[in-house]
Formats: sequence, C-alpha cells, structure tokens
Amino acid sequence: MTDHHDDPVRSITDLAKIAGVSVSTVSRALTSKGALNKDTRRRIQELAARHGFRINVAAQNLRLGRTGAVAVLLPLGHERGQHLSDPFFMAMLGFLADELAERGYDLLLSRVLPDGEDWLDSFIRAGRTDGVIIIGQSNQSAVLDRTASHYQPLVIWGAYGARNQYLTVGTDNMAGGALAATHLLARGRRSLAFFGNVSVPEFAARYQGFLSALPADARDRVELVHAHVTPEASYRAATDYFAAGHRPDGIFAASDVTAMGVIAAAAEQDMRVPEQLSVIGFDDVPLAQMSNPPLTTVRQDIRRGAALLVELLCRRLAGETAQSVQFAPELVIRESS
Amino acid sequence: MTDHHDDPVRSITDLAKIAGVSVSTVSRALTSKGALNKDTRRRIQELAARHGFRINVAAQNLRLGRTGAVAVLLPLGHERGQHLSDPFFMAMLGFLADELAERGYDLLLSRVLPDGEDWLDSFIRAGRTDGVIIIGQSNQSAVLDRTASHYQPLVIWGAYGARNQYLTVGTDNMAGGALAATHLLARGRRSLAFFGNVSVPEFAARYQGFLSALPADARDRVELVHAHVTPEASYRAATDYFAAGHRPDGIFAASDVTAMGVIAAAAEQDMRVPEQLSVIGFDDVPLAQMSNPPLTTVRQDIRRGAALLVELLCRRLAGETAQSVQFAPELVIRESS
DNA sequence: CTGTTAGCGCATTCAG
DNA sequence: CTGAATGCGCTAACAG
Repeated sequence: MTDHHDDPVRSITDLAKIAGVSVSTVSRALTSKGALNKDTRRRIQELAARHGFRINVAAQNLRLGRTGAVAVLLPLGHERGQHLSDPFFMAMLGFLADELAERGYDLLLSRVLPDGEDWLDSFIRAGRTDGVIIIGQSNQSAVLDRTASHYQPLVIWGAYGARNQYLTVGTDNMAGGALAATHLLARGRRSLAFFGNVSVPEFAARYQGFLSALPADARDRVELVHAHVTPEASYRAATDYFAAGHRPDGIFAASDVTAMGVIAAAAEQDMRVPEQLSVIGFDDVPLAQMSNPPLTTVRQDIRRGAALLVELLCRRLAGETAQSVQFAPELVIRESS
Repeated sequence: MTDHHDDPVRSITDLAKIAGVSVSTVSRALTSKGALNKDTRRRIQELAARHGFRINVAAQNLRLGRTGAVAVLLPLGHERGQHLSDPFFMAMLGFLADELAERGYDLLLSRVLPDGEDWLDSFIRAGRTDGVIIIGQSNQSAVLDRTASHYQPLVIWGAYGARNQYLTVGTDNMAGGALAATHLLARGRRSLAFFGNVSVPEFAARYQGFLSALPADARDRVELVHAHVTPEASYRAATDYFAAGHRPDGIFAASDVTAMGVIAAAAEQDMRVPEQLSVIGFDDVPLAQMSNPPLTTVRQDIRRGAALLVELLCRRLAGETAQSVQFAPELVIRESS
C-alpha cells in the first residue's frame, strides 16, 4: 500500500528534497547502479515506495539514449485489415510480448500499410523504438533489404531468401511444402490443388516445395487457387472453385485458417473429408486439433520462433553479429487427410 | 528517396546548423506550430526530407509532458499465457491498433500477471503511457476500482457492474446469456450445461443471464462445467464431462473457442451435433462460421467495442467526462444448434 | 560515499 | 518573423 498525501512526489528532484539528499543520490539509489551507502540506498528506496514514486521511464530513456521499446510491425501489403485475425500471428505476438518483457523491453504494436518505399525508414527515424521486428515480409522484400543495409536492429519473421540481406527467422517453407506433398501422395492422392496467395514469399515457398516433391504427372495437374488468408476469403475461394466443377482429391492449404475455410466449403458440397478429399493445412494453430475433422497440418514452432526473433534482435542491439535461422517444420497427421 | 550523405542529421540542432537558422525555427517549421515565414518553413521541411530527418518523438514527448502511447493490458489473472490465443481478444487488439493509430497514439502491448494489488498503479506510475486500456477485468475488480478513483484515463473492456467505479465498455452479457437460453429452449432442449470459468465476471454474467431466462425446472438441472478459455482446456473439460456419463442435449459455451472444444469432444463420443446435442457459443469470431458444423453463437460487435474504448479514453485524456457503455448482443443462428 | 554540473532532443517563453 | 535561453526528468562524469 502506498500513502502519498502531502506533497506529491513526481520526480527524483521532489524525492531528493524530502530525503535531504541530492538528485544523483536518489538516482543511484533507485537504479541500484553506482556506489552508494547501503543504508542511504535502503532509506531512499523505502521513501520512494512510501510515496508511491517510480522513476519516469521516458525521461530515463531519453537520457540513456534509448527508448526501451521494440516495435512489432505487421505489414498489410495486400491483405488490408486482415492479418491480425490470423491466429498464427496472434500467438506469435503473445510469445513476443513475453520474450520482450523478460528482457525489459516494451512492445510497441503497429499495423502498417506499406505505401511507397519509405514507410520503414520513416518509422525508424522517428526514434520511437530501439529495434524492429517485422512479422511477415509481405511483398516488401526490396524495402527490407534497403533498410537492413544501414539499420542493424531489424529482424524479420518469414521465409529465408539467399538473396536477401536482412535477418530472418522462419520455418523452412519449401521443406514444409514437400512434407505436405509426400503425405498426400502416401494417401494415394493424385489430383491436387494448392490454396493460397503466392505473391507472399512464404506461401510461394510452400507452393514450390509442394510441387518439387511431386512426380511429374501429378505436378503438372496441380491447380493453383488464389486465396487470401482470412477464413471468409478462403471459404469463398473454395466455394467458387468447387462450384466451377473442380473435384480434386487432395488440397494443400497455405495456412490452417485457409484449410478450415476449404473444409467448410467442401462440407456444403457434400464432399466428405477425408474420404473423398484430403486436406492439409500449415501452422498447427491451437484450433487445428479442434476443427472437425481435426486438421492434418505442417507444424511451425511459434514459441521457438518468437524466442529466436527476440534473441537475434538483442544480439544486434548489443552490437554482436547474428545470422538468419531457418528451422524444420513437422508433419502432424490428424483426420482431415 | 532520401539521400543523406555528408554529415548525419540527428537532431534539430544539426538541421538548424546546415539550414543557417536557430533550433527554434526548425522546431516551428517541423511542427507546423507557431508563426513562421512560409518560405522558411517550406525550405526547412524540404531540407529535412532531403536529409531523411524526422523529429525524435521520444524527446518531443518528454518536452510535451506526454508519451504519445496508450497501453493495452491483458491481465492473465488465472489463465497464464493463454489469453492471447483467444481470437476474440486478438481481433479486438487489431481494431484497437487501428483506432489508436488514427488518433496518433502508439499502442504499447503488455500481458500482465497480476501479483498483489499494486501492479496497475505501479505500471501507471512508471509513466510509460498516457492512458490505459485493459482487456478483460479478470478477477481484478478491486484493483481497478481503487486505481480508477485517482487515475482518469483508464477504460476497461468487460462486464458492466453497477458497483464498479471504473469505466467499462462491453456487451450486455446477461442479455447474451438469456439469448442463448431462449434459443436452446426453442430448440426443445431441457437438459442443459454451461461451460466456462465463472470466476471471470463476464462469464459469470453470461451464466446468470442464461439461468435467469430458463424455467425453474430446466434451471435447476443446469450443470456448470468449469472450463478455461483455451481450445485444449475446453476440449479436455468436455471430454472428461462426457466420459463421466453426462449426456446433456444443450450446451451454452462461454466463448466460441470453448464451443469448438466441446464440439470436438462430442464428435469423439459420437454425439451428433446438432441432432443429439445443441451447442451455442459466444463472440462470433471469424472462424465460428467455418467450424463444422457452423457455430450458432451470441455475437459481440468487436469493432464497435474497440472504437468506443478508444473514444472514451480520448475523452478522459481531454479532461472530458465519459460514461460506461454496454451494448446489446445479437443471436446468430447457424447449424450447431 | 555524495553533491554539482552538464546535457539527452525538443518546445516554448521572452526579447529583439 | 526569428533567435537566445530555459527546462521536461533523468544519468553520468567529475569533484570533493
């Protein structure tokens, strides 16, 4: 309990006054830095607690030449207003919040609608954060490359590209796509379709990996169906696709959310999953195992991804070197295939 | 394009130097405040653009005695690490980000594990943000009341309570519960169960509203099943419940996520939804209509909620008065009931 | 061990 | 219309 009556204590100056010491002493006492008599330190800390005083973080940071915050940017290159509904990104955000908090950083959340090529540099120059984590490179690869060349504390969640200069953490999407292909083949599926927006590099890689693991005859017949990553859009895309008379026996969806949309559309057409149609998703979001039927999917380890993003960022912040990391996805077989 | 070669321009002081004017002139030019010759203003703005200079927001805010940021706090009173997986909160977060951005505020995201009764005051005193939005009061009603008594810019998403002093925006959960009850009755269901964690005020209100709209005989037989708001926990709770031999014909789940867990568990027990068992959720998250069968649910208008939260907060920030708002939920009938 | 002093980058009086 | 000076709240030399 704090009981701050009398004079309000709004700054270390106020506190110094009533403690009868100098501001620097108060500063030292409260930051536990610098040499200071044990008793004075404790006395001042108690006084601060009694008056409910806490150091003003903004001023502290200005003085220290830092902000104490890291930005998490969600570029909505083509899916305006949609990304945040994706459970995968949300789970990622949660883990990032935890990881950053553990290292004493605030998390500044911002959705950005990339306009032109200056949005990122412009954001950085405003000096609101010490570093930037970008979730999904969207179609902004060129912008990222340019910024990364002169700004170190920048990490991107997304597909690794050998040509990219920027630091990425992500799943090996090609391998994930191959996993999906192999699985559908093992299920005897040959008439296949891929649902997703291949202008997003991550999804493009999944598609490529998928194709690459298919024998030529099956590969040539794969149909590419454009679908955005929202449940509604995926559902609509699938409905249109089925309505046009297509009857594949295996579908690889670029994300679990898309897979659920596809299954919902299939159910309406009385196509039985998995009897007539095998569906496999990507991500393994928490709801994947609750969906009906439980979703076969390619799992990405989100928690690990978040931890890695923060770790690499902190290395860069400390002036150390850091390298892109790509980890292997894992096939999770449930009942939709 | 910016081409910043030669001397780096890091502060208005630098810019003033190369512009041959004083810092105050630069300040006036860049903030578009104060009287200033039109030409000098334009000249300096162009110079700034050319050198890729942007005002340091942190310093500006310190000087202005503000932070330019609003905190969005997710108290995890009992569901450690889980809330952020709830699509409802996530959608809310997305809309909040947009609304705040529109008004020029950054969004500082933080999950808090309420410990003791000082976590909120302590956070506020750190002065990191100009205002606080709390998503879900969890079991922290007392803390919120105490803080609200001396801190104005604080708005809570959650159940309205006549006894609470703090400002809330939320759905009329009682009415929502009643909607669910009426609907299940109309479906001829009489053997009912409620799934949720009633130590959360919002869920408690849904439960109370549910009971209140039931005839005495049905009400007396309602079973209350404790379930946390994650898919896994809900699934487990339902599995255990069915395994214990319970066979209700109608279930009202405190959230859509819980409803999906219940349906998944029911499917495993070969209980057909909706033939043998009607299930109704709460929220109407995007995935609700993609679930199998599509979920009957009580809809909350998240977007409107977010807009209102921000609006009330801004009023409080401007020193104006603001009152709690509660809006009516809407029954969305699909195929799970 | 503690106090004095000088800024961090900016906005805003007050003069001119 | 513009410049000089002051300080937002804090930390870090540098003295003592």
